[in-house]
Amino acid sequence: MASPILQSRSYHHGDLKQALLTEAEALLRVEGLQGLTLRAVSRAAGVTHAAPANHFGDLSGLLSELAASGYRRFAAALSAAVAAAGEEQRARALAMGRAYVAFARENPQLFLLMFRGERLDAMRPALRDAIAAAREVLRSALSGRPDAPPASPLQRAAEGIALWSLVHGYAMLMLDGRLKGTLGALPGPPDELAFAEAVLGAVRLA
Amino acid sequence: MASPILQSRSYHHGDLKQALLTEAEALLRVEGLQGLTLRAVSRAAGVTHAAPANHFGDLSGLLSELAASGYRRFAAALSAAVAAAGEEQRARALAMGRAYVAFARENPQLFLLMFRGERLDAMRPALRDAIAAAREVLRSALSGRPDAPPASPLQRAAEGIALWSLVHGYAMLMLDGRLKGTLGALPGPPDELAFAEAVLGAVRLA
DNA sequence: GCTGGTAAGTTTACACCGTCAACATGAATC
DNA sequence: GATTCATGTTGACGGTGTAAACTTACCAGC
Repeated sequence: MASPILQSRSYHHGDLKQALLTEAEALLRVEGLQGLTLRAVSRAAGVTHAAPANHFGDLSGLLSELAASGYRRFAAALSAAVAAAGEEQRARALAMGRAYVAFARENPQLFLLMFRGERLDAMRPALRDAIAAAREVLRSALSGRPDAPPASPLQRAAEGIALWSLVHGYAMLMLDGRLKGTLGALPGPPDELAFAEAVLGAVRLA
Repeated sequence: MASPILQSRSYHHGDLKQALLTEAEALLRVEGLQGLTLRAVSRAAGVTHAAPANHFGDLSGLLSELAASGYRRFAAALSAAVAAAGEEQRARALAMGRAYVAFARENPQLFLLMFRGERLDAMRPALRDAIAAAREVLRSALSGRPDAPPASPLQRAAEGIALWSLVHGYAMLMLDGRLKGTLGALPGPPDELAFAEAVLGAVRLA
């Protein structure tokens, strides 16, 4: 039961799994998903290239755990923003949208990985749970409009997905550099977060 | 000046560039971006693995030409849908949104490639031109609301980007399988195109 | 306090990839 | 008819993920 943190130079690392995830995220941030390879992560952690297999199985396992950690922080950020926004429904949705775009902007590569389904193993419990939790935060932030008459299930679902699509699409276009032209042509020019404010404010539910 | 189509078994292929693009798209459709490698495309075209370099330089060159061809068809599809929608502004925007989602659904891997900036060479003239043309189709379909008082440039830009974000986000979430849970819980359940109708209809500009 | 089992890391090997340089081919031009 | 040059081939290189066999060292049970 000796603290595994203290034994840094033994054959067994002690906390290699977490160390690999930390190095992986640093690598992802600096080099992008392209540079995030099992061998590069292993090198950064000072371990041989086959060591990660013990903890993650294969590359998609490591990427999935990394994405899961991203989803947990993502859900926490959204949740905090919504909680700080009070009770009014539109204020909550706007706060969620702001936090959504801000997270994507501060963690661009991680955000892209989180929505790169083909590189992830959706069956990994850690990822599955983290996605479900984040989805629940979204659902609660975007749900009901108590001011409106009770709508059909289809209508309610469509409104929630519309708001999610709006913020998600904005984040994806932003990360892909598709807004640069539009932003550059505006007086200011506003930055991507300020413009997000205007974009979110331009929409109302029918 | 002999027709290069007829000479199929010579040392020089005749129209290898187009043949490679055709095989690349088939490979992309069937195997996804993961399976779209220079060597796989070369094998499919019956040519050695270094031949594509003559026509595309490197892999990102081939992917960029493929994406450019996608953008040309995308712009044509959007343009046709908008033209068929008449003059009313909201009808045009709805038609564009429908066509946008329909294209993504019918060409999922190609659509994803088109918005996978890190794999493309944005400086390739063919790609640069195709993107600019598609962007112009979008702009003209989403521009002005002649019924409303003249808005500020910021307001006009925000409205256009909001509509683009909405349809793009819906397409991305759909392709990533993120709508399955919501759709499955609805009575019907509606398919992704029918639900897109409801989602687009749920939104108004402020 | 030894000993056997096992989790964790290493080593080696393999197939595949993109890219490059050197070469072969053959069509087009002068 | 000779030459030039675009096009395709060959072979090599370093990188990648994965699997199997091996080594190490911790831990549990006696």
